[in-house]
Amino acid sequence: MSDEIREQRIKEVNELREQGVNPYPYKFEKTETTGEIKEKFSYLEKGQVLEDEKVSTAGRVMAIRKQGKTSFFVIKDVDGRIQAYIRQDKVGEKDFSFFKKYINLGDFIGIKGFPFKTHTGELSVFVEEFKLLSKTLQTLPEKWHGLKDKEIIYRQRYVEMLSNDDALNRFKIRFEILKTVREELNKKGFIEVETPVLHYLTGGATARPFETKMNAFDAEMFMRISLELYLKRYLVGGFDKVYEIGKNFRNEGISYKHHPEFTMMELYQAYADYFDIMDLVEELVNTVVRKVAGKEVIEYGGKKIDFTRPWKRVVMADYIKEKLGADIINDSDEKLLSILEEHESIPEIKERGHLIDKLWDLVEDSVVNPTFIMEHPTIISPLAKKHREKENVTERFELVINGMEIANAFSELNDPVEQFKRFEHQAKLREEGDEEAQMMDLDFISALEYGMPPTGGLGLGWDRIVMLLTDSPSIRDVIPFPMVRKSNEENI
RNA sequence: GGUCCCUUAGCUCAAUUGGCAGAGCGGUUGAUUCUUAAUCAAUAGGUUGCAGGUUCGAUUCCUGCAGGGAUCACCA
Repeated sequence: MSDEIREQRIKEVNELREQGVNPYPYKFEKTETTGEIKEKFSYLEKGQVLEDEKVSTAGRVMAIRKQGKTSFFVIKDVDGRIQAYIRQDKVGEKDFSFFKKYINLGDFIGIKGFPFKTHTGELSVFVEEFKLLSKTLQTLPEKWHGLKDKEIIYRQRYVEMLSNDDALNRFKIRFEILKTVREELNKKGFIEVETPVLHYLTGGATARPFETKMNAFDAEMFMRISLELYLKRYLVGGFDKVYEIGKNFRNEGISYKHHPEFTMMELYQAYADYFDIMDLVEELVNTVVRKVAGKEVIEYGGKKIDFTRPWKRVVMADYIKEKLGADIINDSDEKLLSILEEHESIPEIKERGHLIDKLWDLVEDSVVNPTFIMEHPTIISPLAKKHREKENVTERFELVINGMEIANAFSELNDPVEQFKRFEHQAKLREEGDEEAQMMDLDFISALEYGMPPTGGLGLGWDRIVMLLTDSPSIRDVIPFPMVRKSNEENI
C-alpha cells in the first residue's frame, strides 16, 4: 500500500530532523536550468570533463541508479532532464551514504558541480555538493509508461505534469501561445483590458449561463458567457483597439471541443470592418503557428492541416448549397426542415435560425484547412452589421479549422435602433423557450446611442488552437485543471 | 441527460470455462566506482471501485450505485 511507503518517508523525514537536517529547507541558489546546461556544454566530446566550469541546478529526482560507491541520477526541471553523477570519493563518505539512504525518486534536490560527458556521450553534471530541497511522501507513477489513468490525469494534473514530460510541454506550449498572442497584439497597438466576470444580463453569445448570487446587493447574477458587450463599451468610451483574454463560462455539455469554462479572446478595432479582422486573424494565427510549431503545415490526429496564407474564403450559403443543396437564404423553413430530416438531424426548436445552425453543423466537419466561412444570415447574427450589399446576411465570418469553429467575427452592429430590434427578436425567442437566446441589454443599447465608431470585432477560442498545436484529441487535455465531478474520496 | 465500454498492489498491466489473485516498475535489505527502462540476490505490499444477488465456490455471471472514458443530444 502507498501508506506503507508514505510511513517509510515520514520516518525518514523525522530521522532527518533528528540529525539536524531540514527536509524542507528555504532556498537554493539555482543558477542554471537543465536546458541551459545542455545548451552550453553540448559541444563536449565523449569522456570530456570540464572541472573548472561550475554549474548549479535543481529539480526533481526522476531516476536513480545507485551503485556501490557511485550513483547516477536524473533530475527534471521545467526545461527537461539532465543526468548527474555522484561519487563517494568526490563528496565524501558521509554525504554519499546520506544520498544513498535519504534521496528517493520524486525528491527535489539541488546540485553543484561541473559538466562532463560520459563515455556513452550523455552530458551530465559531476556532483561536488548537493542539498535535499524537498522530501516527497508519495511514489511517482511508473517511470516507463508514465501516468495513464485519465481520472488521476484530470483530477490531479500536477501528477501528470511531474511524471509525463509531454504533459508539461503541452502546457508550456499553451502559455507560449498566449504570450505570443499578447506580444503580437501589443505590437499592433492593442490595449489589453478587463471586463466584469459577473453580469446581471448575459449577452454576446447564445449559451446558457451559470447562475450565482451577490450578497452585497442581494442580487441574482450570471457568469459571463462572452466578453463582447463590455468590450464594445470601451469603444464607446474612446478606446480604439482593445482586447481581452479571459475565461468564459457556458453551462452546456462537455465534449472533445467544449468545456464549460474556457479561454476566449475578444478583440475590437475601431474604424475597421470584417475584412480587416480577417486579415488580422489570419496573420495572428499564422504567426502563432509558425512561432510555436516552427512550420506552417502541422499534423493533427494524423491529418495534415495547412496554415499557409492566404486562407480560403467561402460564403456560408454557397458552401451549404454545394454540400446539401439547401439554400439558406431563399428556401422556405419547410424546405430546410425537410432537408434536415433527410439527414436525420432535427432541431428541438424549429425556428429558422436553428434550422440554419443545424444545416451548418452537418457540413462543418468537412472543413479541414483554415477557412473563413462568410456572410451568415442576419437571423443568426444579432450583433453583426447587415451586409453592405446583400440582403438578409451580415458582414460576419467564422474561422473553421478541422471542423472546429475557432473564431467568430463581424463588422459590429453600431446602429442602436437596429440593435434594439435584434434584441427584441432574441427576447421573443427566449419567451418561446429558447434558453440560449440573448437577453435584452438596455444599458448596452444606451451605450450605442452615445455612439460607437464603425468597428471590426473578433472572438477566438485559444483552447482549440492549443489542441491543434499540441496534437491533443480533447480540449480537456489542454485545460490545465479541467472540470471534474466532485470527488467522493475524503482524502484526495 | 441517452447509449456503449472501463475500474485488479502507489503506478503500468496479467489472471484459460466460474476453481490457490500474479508480473514489471516503485519500496525495503544486501552486492556493485561510466549507469541510463542499470544489473544481481532477498523481501514486504490486495476487502479485485462500493452494496447486494446467483453459486459448493465470483476478479470472472446478474442487479443497483459511484467514478472514469467514448459517442449522441445541447453548445463554441
